[in-house]
Amino acid sequence: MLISEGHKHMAEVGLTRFSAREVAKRIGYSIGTLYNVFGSYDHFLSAVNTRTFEQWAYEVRNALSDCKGDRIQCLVENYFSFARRNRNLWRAIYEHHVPDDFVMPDEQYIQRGKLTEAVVQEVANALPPEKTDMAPRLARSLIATVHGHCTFDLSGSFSLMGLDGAVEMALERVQESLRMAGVGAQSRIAAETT
Amino acid sequence: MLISEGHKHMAEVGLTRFSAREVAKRIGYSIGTLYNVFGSYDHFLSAVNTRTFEQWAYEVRNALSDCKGDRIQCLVENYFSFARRNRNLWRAIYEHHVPDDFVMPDEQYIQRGKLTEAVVQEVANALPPEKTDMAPRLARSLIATVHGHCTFDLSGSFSLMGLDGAVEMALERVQESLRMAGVGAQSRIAAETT
DNA sequence: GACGACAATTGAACGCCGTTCAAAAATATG
DNA sequence: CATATTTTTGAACGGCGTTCAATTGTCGTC
Repeated sequence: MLISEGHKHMAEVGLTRFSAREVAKRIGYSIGTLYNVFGSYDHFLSAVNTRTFEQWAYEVRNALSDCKGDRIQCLVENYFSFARRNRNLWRAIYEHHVPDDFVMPDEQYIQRGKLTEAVVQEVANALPPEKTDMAPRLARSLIATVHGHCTFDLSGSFSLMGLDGAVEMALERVQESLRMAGVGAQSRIAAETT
Repeated sequence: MLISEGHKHMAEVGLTRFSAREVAKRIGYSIGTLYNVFGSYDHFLSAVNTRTFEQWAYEVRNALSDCKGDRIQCLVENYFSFARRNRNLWRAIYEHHVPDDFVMPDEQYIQRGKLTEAVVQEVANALPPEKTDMAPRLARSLIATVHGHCTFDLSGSFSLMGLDGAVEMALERVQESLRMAGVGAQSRIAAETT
């Protein structure tokens, strides 16, 4: 209830304008109740952001089920698509920094890793068999690559510089790295779907 | 004076805890004066962040003058080095979002582009002559790649996953893309310094 | 049903912050 | 020196995270 409404409010106003009071008020509770339930603003925000990760992981799974071509391409496109459609939510998950002594509940930690797991799996599938053990590391590095492009896309940095095609650029970079790792991504995936 | 002290305060406390009042107080002015000079908190923050870009561009130039080997590598290493040593400042420049109707003064806009210009120049120098026109686009894409790795490095995402070597991963991705673009980066630069 | 113990909720108060603006102080001009 | 203009002040406003004494609600026991 509180998390659900918090998630909605975050989607509307973003991190800077987010207000725990407003969330409590919207569902007919007082601000004190919210503190009883979550203990702190940071814990509340963390729960709201974990909700975003859940939604995202769900959408990634769907994108992969619906994927008719290159699965890595589907992943890259979904990364951008999700961020663009959920700009405030997406930013909040990367911009909310918890205090150093913050302890995240295990379920949240697990939930937040689901997206990465899915990507690791896809990268492992794309790699030649003798290179599968580099999948975890490479997958995370490629996520970082796409993330950087996505960040600049959303902030308008690319369009300020007169550049289109953030998705295409990210995909090029990803494909270049995969090719250097021995992946003939297109032909390999095509063979699997035939 | 105000920008200088604001910059220092930002370095100490980061964006979330930043206070214009505190800055004014530290140099013996009142909060009203700050509003007279800058007009708004966002304008003040923008000026503070532009200062960070200046400092960074200055450090990049120094890193390039001092560079004895692969200049692209020096750029990547400096990106991380700067961010790690100036964590609060670095985050602020990417996390402070101005309102949509915000108009940035021209000098700030120019100053913020200097870092990118330097990178574009280095990428253009590294590329084969017939591919120089792709330098602006590729350079910006590679900056995004490094930026993504740097973001995850600073947030602890990589170390949470048990991964070391964020700089090395970023550099690998950059070098893979440059190689695919026809750059034998190492041999080309070595030939120039011989 | 009455009572007591415990749990859940309330919302005012606190201190902090961005923003505003009338009053005061400082500076410039003739 | 007197007046006009500019600069600075800082209290007030409303909003926010946090706290906690008071109130309300729930449950178990007799």
